[in-house]
This record gives sequence, structure tokens and C-alpha cells, in this order.
Amino acid sequence: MPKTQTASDTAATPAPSRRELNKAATRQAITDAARQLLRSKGPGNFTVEDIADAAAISRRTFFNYFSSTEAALASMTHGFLDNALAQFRLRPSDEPILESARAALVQLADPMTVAPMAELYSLAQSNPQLNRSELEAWDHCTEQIIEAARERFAGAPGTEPDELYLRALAGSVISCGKAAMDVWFARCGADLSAESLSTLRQLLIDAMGLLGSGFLPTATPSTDRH
Amino acid sequence: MPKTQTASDTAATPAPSRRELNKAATRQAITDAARQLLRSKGPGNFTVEDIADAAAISRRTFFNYFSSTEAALASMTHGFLDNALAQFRLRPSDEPILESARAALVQLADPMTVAPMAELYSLAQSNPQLNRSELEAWDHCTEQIIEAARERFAGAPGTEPDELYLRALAGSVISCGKAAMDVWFARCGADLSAESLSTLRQLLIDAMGLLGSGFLPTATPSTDRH
DNA sequence: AAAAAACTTGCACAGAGTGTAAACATGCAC
DNA sequence: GTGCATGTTTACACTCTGTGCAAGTTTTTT
Repeated sequence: MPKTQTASDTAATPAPSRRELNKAATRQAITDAARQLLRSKGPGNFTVEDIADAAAISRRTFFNYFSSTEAALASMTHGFLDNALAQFRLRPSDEPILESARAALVQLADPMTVAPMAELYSLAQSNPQLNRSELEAWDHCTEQIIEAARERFAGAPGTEPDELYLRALAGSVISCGKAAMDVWFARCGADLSAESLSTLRQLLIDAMGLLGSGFLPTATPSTDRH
Repeated sequence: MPKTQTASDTAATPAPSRRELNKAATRQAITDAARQLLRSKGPGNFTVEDIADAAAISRRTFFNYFSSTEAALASMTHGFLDNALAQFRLRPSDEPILESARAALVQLADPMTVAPMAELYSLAQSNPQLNRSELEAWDHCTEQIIEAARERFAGAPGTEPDELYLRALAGSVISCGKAAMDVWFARCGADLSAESLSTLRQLLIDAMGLLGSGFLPTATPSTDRH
């Protein structure tokens, strides 16, 4: 718990006020404590009070930051997906949108990015509470992609952004990304080796390929076996 | 919560024993009470005890049937989606799978079927708790579609059911169905008139069309208005 | 009719979330 | 710096959720 944060504030971020720093540190302390407890005790086997104690804050303060243990854990997934969204926004807006999605997703198959996600993902399979929070995170990301896509089309000439098109597309992209993740975990577990990540990358590409080709006949997709 | 006979006893009802009937009736009483309270008090403004009182059972018994108020409410959505799944399973297995999905979804645009859903759907938009339960229901349905599709392909000759294909397809179909619903609610509210339902039907068809054509360029989809 | 199995209920208890008011930290003006 | 406005943490109290348990009630079986 950051009482006196003192000296080392050489960080050159936009608004490094004392308050901002303290809040960020507390938030970090909470998520770290939560992740630690998840590892040591397993999902559902620890309480908010346990997290608060481990983070050296009061139970009440925990609830000032997160509305539940699951929300604290899901912040990792949110980080992961926010990253994907940021990648998407960086793509040139004249690029085919599915290509942008593909590129953004492939960026995620990177150890640093995928690691915090991977741990949660496997645990969420066997834990209803966690799973619901994960679903919510993906849904939230979908909403943001819709927004991003809307903006992209708004900048273009005669292409009026049809609402159904936007929502169906964004939802499908996310679903396909999720499908690729599911298959990856089924195949590789939480393996983060180079070849495992390569498999993930290929799965993401294949999934986008399926989407772009309209799930054509029943033919086996392009290049599946690494 | 004694008994009332439901619609499905015409042909060979498996086991219309007293116990089964009582349980079904209690279950019904609970969901009815929950729906009633949702209408009268609004989401989040009533407790499990309120539902139990209204259904003339004990609080403890409520939890023997549902794990939360949201779960009780989500049973409507589950019914709706189970219906969709049943429609899908009825389709001939040599039909293109997207066509089966389209047909199954269009069957849902029927007053009796969509009515219980419509009410919840709009409320879930503004209520996080409800929304999470809805997401879970859609996810559950996705899992079941994956299963159904797997079985369908298992019965075919040389087409081995690729896991990625199955999951990406099922997820996308559900996402598109959801997108159509979202747009429908945005346009028509909870209107259940014939023309409103016709709009829904067309949206579902259009969404499937987008999916089948790989969300082609940025062209506006086929027949969208009215 | 009596035993067995299934279901309901009241009670107790740990934990989730939230409002409130007092204490404490930080930012800002002078 | 002093002083004050504003934001944050904390203890406390309270309601509600969800579950185990044991005793009661209803349905099924023998």
C-alpha cells in the first residue's frame, strides 16, 4: 500500500500526479495479489478479504476499485483485449477490414501479451464465475470494435456504415478470435513456447480466412497443420 | 405451486409422474413470479425472498431450482435458444450448414417464441447483472451448436470436422444472430407486430447472408430496409 | 402399511456489496 | 509554510446471497 511514494517519480507519463500514481499502484497491488491467490489457492478458494489482506488494504477499499474478485482478475483479460483494439486502430483505414482484424489479432500471439491471458483462460474453463467475467470482457471488446469500425467507415466517402454490418462483423471477428484461442488451449495447454505461439498465430489467420471466405463449402481450411 | 398440465402431453410423454409435474409447476411458478417482479419493480429492485414469497415457496427452495435471480430470469432466454437449437437439429444434414442456421433462426421470429425474450433483452441492456446472464446463455447455446454441428459432420463421409471450423462457424452464427437482434431492438423496441417481426426475419437473413459472403467488400448488404 | 427415496423448509453461518461518517492524504491558494 | 477544498482510505453496520445441515413432508416402491 503506497503511503509515501516519495523520491522515485522520474517517470515521464502524461499526468504523474501523486494521486494518480497511488491509485495505479494500489490497483496493481490488488491485481497482483489476486493473481497470486488464484495461483496458490485456485479459483473460488479465496475471498475478497484475502485479497485485501495480501494487498495491504482494507476490504472496503478493494470494492472502491473492483466490484468483485472476478472483476479484479478479468482486468488482465481487459488489458489483453484493449491491446488488440489498439492494434486494430493503428491499421490504415483504407485496408480491408478483415485484413486489419487479422493483423491486429496476430500481434497478440506474443509471449508478453498472451501470458497473463493464458493463465486465466484455462482456469475459466472450469469455473463458472470466472467464465462469466471473461465473456463480459469479450463482449465489451466487441462493443469497442463496433465503435472503432464505425469511426473508420465514417471517415470514408459513400460507404454508409450499416449497423447490422458493423455488429455482425465485429461479433464474428471476436467469435473467431475466441474460437482460435479455444482450439489453441485445447491443443497446446498454456504452453508459451515459440512453436506453440506460432500455432496460435496460424489458427488466428485460419479463423480470419474462414470468415473472409464465408465458411465456404465443407472443405478443410487452408493451412491448418503447422 | 401444485400442478397444472403443460402443453406437451399429447403423444408419448416420457414420465408424467407426480414428482415431475410438481417440479415443473414449481419451476414455472418461480419464473412467473420473477418475470412479474421484473415488470413491476424493475431489474435489481427485488430480492430472492421477494420471488420466493410471490411463488409461495421458501427462500431455500428457490435456491434448489436456481442459483440466482438472474438465473431464474435467464431461463427464458435458455428456452428461446434451446428452441433455435432444436430447429437447427431438424434440418436435413446434407443441407449447407449456413442455410440450416438461417432457417433455424428465421423460425424464431414468431410472436410466441420471441415475446419472452424481447422483454428481457431490452432490460438487460441497462443492467450489468442481467446482461452477464444473457451472455452466458448465448455462450451455452454456442457450445451446443458446436456439438450439433460436430454430430452432423460425423455422419458425413470424408469431411473430417475440423475443430477450428466448427467453433469459428458456430460462434459467428450466434454472433450474427445476436447482431440481428440488437439492431432489431434498436429499431423496433419491443414491438411484436407482424411488420416488426418481418423486419427481424429480414435482419436475420441479411446477417446470415453477410456471413456466407465473407462480409465481402464494404458494399451495403442485399435487401435491408423494411 | 411400512420402508425408501425425493423434495421442502427453517436455521445458522460465511461471504458479497454498499451507505455513511470520520480520519487521512493531496492539491492549491495565499 | 498555513489553511482549506477535494479526493481517498478505513471501520462499522447493515442487507442480501448462497450453502450445509437436520428435521419434516410428500411421493414412490415393496
